[in-house]
Amino acid sequence: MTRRYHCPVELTLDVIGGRWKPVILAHLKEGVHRYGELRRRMPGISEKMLTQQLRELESDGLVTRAVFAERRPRVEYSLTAEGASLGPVLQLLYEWGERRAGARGVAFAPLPPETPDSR
Amino acid sequence: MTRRYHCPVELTLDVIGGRWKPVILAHLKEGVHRYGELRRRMPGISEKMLTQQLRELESDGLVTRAVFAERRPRVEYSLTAEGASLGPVLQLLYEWGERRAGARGVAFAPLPPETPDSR
DNA sequence: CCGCATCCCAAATGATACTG
DNA sequence: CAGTATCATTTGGGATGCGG
Repeated sequence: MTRRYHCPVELTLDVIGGRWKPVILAHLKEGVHRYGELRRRMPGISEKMLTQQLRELESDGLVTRAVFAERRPRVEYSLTAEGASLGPVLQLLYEWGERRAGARGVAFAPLPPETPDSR
Repeated sequence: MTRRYHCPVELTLDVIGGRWKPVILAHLKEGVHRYGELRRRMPGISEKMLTQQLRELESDGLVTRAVFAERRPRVEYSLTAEGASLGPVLQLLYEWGERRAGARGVAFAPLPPETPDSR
């Protein structure tokens, strides 16, 4: 990832680029989320990609991973301060998509129903 | 591109995602640019990718392509109104990259020198 | 529940040479 | 100048199965 950048936008994209990272960050922006919770909110992503992208975000200092090895094990993800500094960007990406969807009559697919043991 | 979106951010990324589109848009945001001008400002991109990305941006309604078949042929690219509506997003992507670069001591590579006939 | 490992395919991107 | 065409490579992403 040590590429040569000619423009700051390139650097930003190297960190948050890709099909999923901004979506993940946009969800975490709303608060702490467990792994399974993120998966349900992103029905299109595979487990492999979700794990992989989360780890990259972690190693880039944008996300914190907290493991709780209790009787009901869970892992919680949240934004670091640097991750949170992306808030305005994510907000605009969200709003721009909303407006474009509205202008073109695009609807968003609903999330799958909650399962009893999802919590 | 008719995918099912679960979150507005996904739609936005479908339009401006990828390694180069935001960089291209960030340059056009500063004003009209010719093809060769863009190429010089993005030394990392191949001609094929530049052409391809510009055409996609055009067909997504973000960019205008104007051909001048004069004795010194040229093609000028500029933002449409919808493309210009991405201004704030691009601005933030730029600024975030700048701040991260500053915080980590990353420098940006200089552009290649001007050649006499580049204009 | 939250992953990791492996294999495999498709899409994205790149290098290079050539053209109107 | 502003691209095409072609080929090669890299990366993204999915499916499946196993493990702590």
